[in-house]
Amino acid sequence: MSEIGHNTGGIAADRLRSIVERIERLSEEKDALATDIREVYAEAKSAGLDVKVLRQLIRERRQDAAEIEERETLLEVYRRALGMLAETPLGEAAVARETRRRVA
Amino acid sequence: MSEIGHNTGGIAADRLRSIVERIERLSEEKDALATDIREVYAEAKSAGLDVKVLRQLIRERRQDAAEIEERETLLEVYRRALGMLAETPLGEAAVARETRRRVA
Amino acid sequence: MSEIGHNTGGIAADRLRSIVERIERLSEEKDALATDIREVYAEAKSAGLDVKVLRQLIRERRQDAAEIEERETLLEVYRRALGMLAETPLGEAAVARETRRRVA
Amino acid sequence: MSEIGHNTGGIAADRLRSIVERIERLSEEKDALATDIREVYAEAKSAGLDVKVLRQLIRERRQDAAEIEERETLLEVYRRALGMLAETPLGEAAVARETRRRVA
DNA sequence: ACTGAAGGCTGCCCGC
DNA sequence: GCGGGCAGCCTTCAGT
Repeated sequence: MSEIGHNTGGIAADRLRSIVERIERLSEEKDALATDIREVYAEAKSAGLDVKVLRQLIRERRQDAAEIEERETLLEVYRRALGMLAETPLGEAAVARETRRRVA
Repeated sequence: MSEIGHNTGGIAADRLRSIVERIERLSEEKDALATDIREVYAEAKSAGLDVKVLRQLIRERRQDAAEIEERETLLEVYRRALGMLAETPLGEAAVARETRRRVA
Repeated sequence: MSEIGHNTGGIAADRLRSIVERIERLSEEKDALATDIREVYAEAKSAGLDVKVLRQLIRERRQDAAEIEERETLLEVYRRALGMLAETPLGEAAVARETRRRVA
Repeated sequence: MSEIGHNTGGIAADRLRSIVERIERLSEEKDALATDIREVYAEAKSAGLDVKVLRQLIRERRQDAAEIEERETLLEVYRRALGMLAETPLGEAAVARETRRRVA
């Protein structure tokens, strides 16, 4: 309490100020991007696209991407579980087989 | 149908592709910013700040800004409701008086 | 599964029926009220009132009420953030002072 | 302007007051019902029901009801189109036949 | 009929 | 892991 500058619960006011400003700055950029996205959708609409379907499409693509990501992660887990085996041709074959099984 | 390139409901595939890519690109940037914001909050937390209160503070500041905006809009509505009256010196004085009252 | 009556995912059909009926009953009443409100606006309009301004007025009054509520909540958040301080006479004075400042 | 009481754009303040109060009263009741509905959904949830599916069910039932309503209206249109014919036994038979055809 | 806003629903993120 | 809280999306309705 006797230090130079105000403080807030033991936090220097400058630190707080910095944090608030950074958050607000980032939020503004985020909002600007949201606006941009909305504008692209508007453009799509005036080009005759069905916005609802378009959103669905984007959602599905995002989902697909996430699943690929997921598969990659899983594959890595298996690789580690199999140990160095995965580094050999035989091990790779085993991993590939397992992957096919999971996908099917 | 005999044009070059596929089309989808009369929309050129290239046009659709462009739109999808732009949306996805913008969304990625938006998500990145969301991540950044989360990180700043995490930093704030580990600096000893009460994140809930911090969020409240940010919300409040944003709200205040929005309210100023709102007041402007509101004033315009009232001005229109007062009709041409607002176009006269007397009317302007009335509007100005009302504005002061509301702001105080 | 061997109990009397059908069931749906472990839920007694009667229970489900009761829930659905209650929701539908309440929804009907809600819709009826929406209709009543619309009628009052119509009456206001044919009495020469500017409906747009009237809606704005109602919104404003609601907003004001909500803000008072909000302030109470906010105060509570701050109080908690101040911790046990608020439980002491000095702390209470500080909270009261802050409240006066915010309201003014 | 020289009447007793204030006025607002030629509308008696009492009239305005009455309208505002009625709207606010009705809105409160409407909000209360919305809360009740939310509570029933909450109850359904804690009874193990899938709220999303439940909402879908309610929506479908509402839709069905609207379609029956629609059919009734349509039937009435046909009746009128058939004129007094509908008042005779032969006409009723024709209407009944038409109705069966539509439902099938 | 279209547009723009208001309210309700859904999916996500945080805290427990 | 879950349940509550919050932001974004969708739907509906008033207005033009």
